[in-house]
Amino acid sequence: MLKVLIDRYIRDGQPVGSRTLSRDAGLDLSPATIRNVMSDLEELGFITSPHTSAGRVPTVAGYRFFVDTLLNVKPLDAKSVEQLRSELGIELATSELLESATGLLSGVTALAGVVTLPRHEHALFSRVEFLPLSDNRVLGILVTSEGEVQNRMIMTERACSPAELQQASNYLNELFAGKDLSAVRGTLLNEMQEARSTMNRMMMTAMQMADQILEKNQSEDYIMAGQTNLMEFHELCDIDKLRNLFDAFNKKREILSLLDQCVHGDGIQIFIGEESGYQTLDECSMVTAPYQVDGQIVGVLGVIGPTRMAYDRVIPIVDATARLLGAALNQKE
Amino acid sequence: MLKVLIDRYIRDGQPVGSRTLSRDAGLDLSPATIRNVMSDLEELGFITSPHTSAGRVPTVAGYRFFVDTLLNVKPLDAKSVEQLRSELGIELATSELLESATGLLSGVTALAGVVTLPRHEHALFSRVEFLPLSDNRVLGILVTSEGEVQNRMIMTERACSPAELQQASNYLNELFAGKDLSAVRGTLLNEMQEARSTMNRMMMTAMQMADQILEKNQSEDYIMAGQTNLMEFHELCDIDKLRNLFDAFNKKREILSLLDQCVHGDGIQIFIGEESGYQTLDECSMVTAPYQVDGQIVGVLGVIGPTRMAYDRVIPIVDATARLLGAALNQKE
DNA sequence: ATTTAGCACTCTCGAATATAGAGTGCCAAT
DNA sequence: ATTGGCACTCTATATTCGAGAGTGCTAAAT
Repeated sequence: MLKVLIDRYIRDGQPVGSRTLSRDAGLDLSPATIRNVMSDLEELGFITSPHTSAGRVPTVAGYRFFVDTLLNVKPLDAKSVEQLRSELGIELATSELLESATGLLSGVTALAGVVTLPRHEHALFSRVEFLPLSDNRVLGILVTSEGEVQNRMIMTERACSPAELQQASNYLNELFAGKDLSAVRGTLLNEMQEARSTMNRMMMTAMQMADQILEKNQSEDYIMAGQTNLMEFHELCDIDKLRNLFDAFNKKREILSLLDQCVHGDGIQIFIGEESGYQTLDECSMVTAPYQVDGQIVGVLGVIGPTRMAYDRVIPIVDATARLLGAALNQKE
Repeated sequence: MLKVLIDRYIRDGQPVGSRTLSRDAGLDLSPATIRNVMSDLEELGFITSPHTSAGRVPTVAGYRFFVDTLLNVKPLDAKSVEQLRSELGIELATSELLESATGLLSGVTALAGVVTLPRHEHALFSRVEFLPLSDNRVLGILVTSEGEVQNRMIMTERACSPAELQQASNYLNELFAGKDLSAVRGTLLNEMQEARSTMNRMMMTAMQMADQILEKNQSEDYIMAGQTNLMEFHELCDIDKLRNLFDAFNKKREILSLLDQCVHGDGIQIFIGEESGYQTLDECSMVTAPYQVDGQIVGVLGVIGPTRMAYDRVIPIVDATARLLGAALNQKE
């Protein structure tokens, strides 16, 4: 049986032969029989032998078939979920929560954990405030309807009185409150061209900040933990591979595009080996699950490990963590 | 001469023998003479041979003597400094600036770059603002004299009117403006016990935020880049060592304590191999320089690499980067 | 007195060779 | 359909061996 072989290979990373399989597996079959079956499986493309006299190793197709049809994933039992929940730390602030979730994923699975920052799709302009700091330094603060805050130091060409600042923020707040941030940006740009107001420096900055929030929402980012766990696996122990992998983690682009694909497909998503399409991840698999706030998918989390990871154990963990993180974020709303 | 030997070893990481040295070095000496000198150097503890018939390799003491007395470090020429300056990107905001400096260090030296976050020693309470978001959600914003901003969502047990919020912030601002943050915390704590005011929830939160800023200032942190560069060096290519090293980078504690030592000694500071006192860094050296804002040391930056790094090249780079970063941060003030 | 050439010796590294063991495929028997 | 047997293949590991690099020492040379 393919399942037994893959189970075995996942357990100890060695090519597995007919002998071992007949001895240790529950099946009561002689090595010869198993050899026959294995040669069938090889013809189907589910396993290969690295060389003529070593056991067989699952191919990507083999893994795929394995996870798609052979694997029966039981959801995590209540006790484990509770354990996870307590380790996550519901009371934490958003950013710490994400850190904690990442660490949790990597800690529990002994793989690399990854969590994208949640994105707020429909951020509206809520208000802007200007606080005087010193003579010609003003602190600009922009708040969105999501409670996201962006602040920026503004150098003004001349000292502004608190009243002036108040006037400026009143003006902008009245004009833009409740509008979509992207609309704000457009309007502001027009406004600037039509009438050069006295407050232009500040309006300019407000626009820049709106711009930056928009950008921050669009450009996704992720945090990661436990990369070093991957060094334990001898199939990745080649320095070159490892370096490429870690570089990819730092560059983020490729990983992000994969995570992005995961946000669109719903539910658990699994990339096995070359399926990712990125060469650096050829020998890695990725198991991801989107997490939701307010019934809306706002991000993805998951783990990255070698293709021979213990899918049956990892999948429920990723799934549960996604739910828990979503729930925890919901409470913040 | 020790200098030539170390230069040579730094260049290509191979134990260097008398033959090579007499041929390639500028000295006009026969291998035999060099052998004599080398055996003297070995007795002095500056070099050792890994085994009887391999060349000699510098010891920690050797490196130490080398950098302390043999090395003449020329400050970077103006052109290179200018190049660095432009790559740093003066116009960036503080956090991006730090990122950029880290990346720059690692990029230019092909080692791992590290920069501690600047600490503001004397942060004073500047003002606090409460912005209503929805019914019983309030956004609290705390600003320090350094322009540092901290914001926090506050859930109130009942809806607060804008006027109430205004009143609360006015009260706190009047009470605390210009005071030291730690004093604010103390006073607030007292206040809370003496009279349970209507605004206590908000004051409590303001206190928490002050607390958090204080904590953030005390607990240092650093950012790092180019860790993967270290994988190029075969003396570190052992997976176990590499894993320990990367784990240490993630844990941060040990590295932080080293960086902390660097902030106290003034000027360039160099730890060679075991000098650090941490086993994971046995085969690494660290070259650091503090950076200043307003004439005051606020942080440290540097690089981490193998003991056989090109000190003569790295030291001026670290030095220059520290100055440039300081200068760039100064402009923000 | 310092430098040099010569020489015997040591030790590692790499290639080449041998050997054990795991696994296969196929055939004939059950 | 399953199984035992058997010859065959191929890798991984150990072993051997020689080349080369480097050393230390001694005696000669400057």
